[in-house]
Amino acid sequence: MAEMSRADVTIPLIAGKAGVTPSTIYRRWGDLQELLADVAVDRLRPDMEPIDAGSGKADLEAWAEQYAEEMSSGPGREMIRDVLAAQAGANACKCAEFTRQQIGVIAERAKVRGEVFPDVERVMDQVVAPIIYRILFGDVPATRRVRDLVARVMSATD
Amino acid sequence: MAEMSRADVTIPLIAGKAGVTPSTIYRRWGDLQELLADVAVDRLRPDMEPIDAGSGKADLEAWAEQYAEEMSSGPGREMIRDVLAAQAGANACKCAEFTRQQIGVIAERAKVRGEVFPDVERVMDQVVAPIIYRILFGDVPATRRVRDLVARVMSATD
DNA sequence: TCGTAAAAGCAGATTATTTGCGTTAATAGG
DNA sequence: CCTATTAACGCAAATAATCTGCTTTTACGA
Repeated sequence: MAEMSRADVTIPLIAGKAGVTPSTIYRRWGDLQELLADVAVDRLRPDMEPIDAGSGKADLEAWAEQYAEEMSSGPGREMIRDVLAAQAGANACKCAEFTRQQIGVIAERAKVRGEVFPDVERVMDQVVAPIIYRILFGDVPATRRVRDLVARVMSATD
Repeated sequence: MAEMSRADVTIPLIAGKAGVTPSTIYRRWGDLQELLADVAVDRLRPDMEPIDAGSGKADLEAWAEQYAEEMSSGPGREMIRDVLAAQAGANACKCAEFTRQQIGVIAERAKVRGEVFPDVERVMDQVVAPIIYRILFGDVPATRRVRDLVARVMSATD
């Protein structure tokens, strides 16, 4: 179901699978894109904390690589697109917030360890944003590239 | 026309304005999203070279601020969304290529002046990606933030 | 000028969307 | 426990969008 082509999935079809009338869905969501966005946000919600790899840099590297992997996969791309295609901006906002929280956990852990760790917003700008931008605009971000992004943000001093 | 809510614009409506039959449009583009994506790409094509402000940093700053302004406006957001919502990834790819070229011009100019200037891909990662990410995922990127992004990428030494 | 192929119009069939109305399910107050 | 109220749902008819087969027009090279 989640892996069908977006051109083939329709509200009557979903209604059929869900055992409800199409009008129910139309009334609750208005159109297909809002529904898909809601579903995608749910699936994008992190189900666990970032793995503790011993140091802030290792944590961030591990997290970023897995994140890039998941988001650049077929289903991952679809979910991001679904979230962005909806009119309501709240869904997209939520997704960014999920990510912020995950990085926040890593940052907090680093702080407890007494390490220096960049500001969460800076990580959003220098690691998350490039990964997502390249996924959305055509590139497949290589593991190597992700590692470089992390190295760069971790070595910044200003 | 370009400023109508996406929920209200339909293919029969466009066909009417264009003086053609809906079936003509259905055959050429398949669905509304592909059509909107094509239109958006056309409107996103830069119509001039980045302004020469005297130095690489000034050039990039001026360009980035204008870019952020345009893209975060209502119509700008719509166009980006239209490009990303289409199935065909080629449109999104083209947009990133436009941006790359504009930055390439700035970089080339700086090189001719004998200045040091960061790699185009690095500017994409550290300036363009954060701007677009924040526009897409809810934030309105302030001028101040854009200036910081540029300052950061221009001061990077590695 | 003619022949060919691609594109456009047209109209009917199909499918999706909207809407009004009656019914059911959930819940709060007696 | 019962009932009133409200929100959600099902149903079905009306409307609108989408798809398709076929015909006609247009563009272009022989």
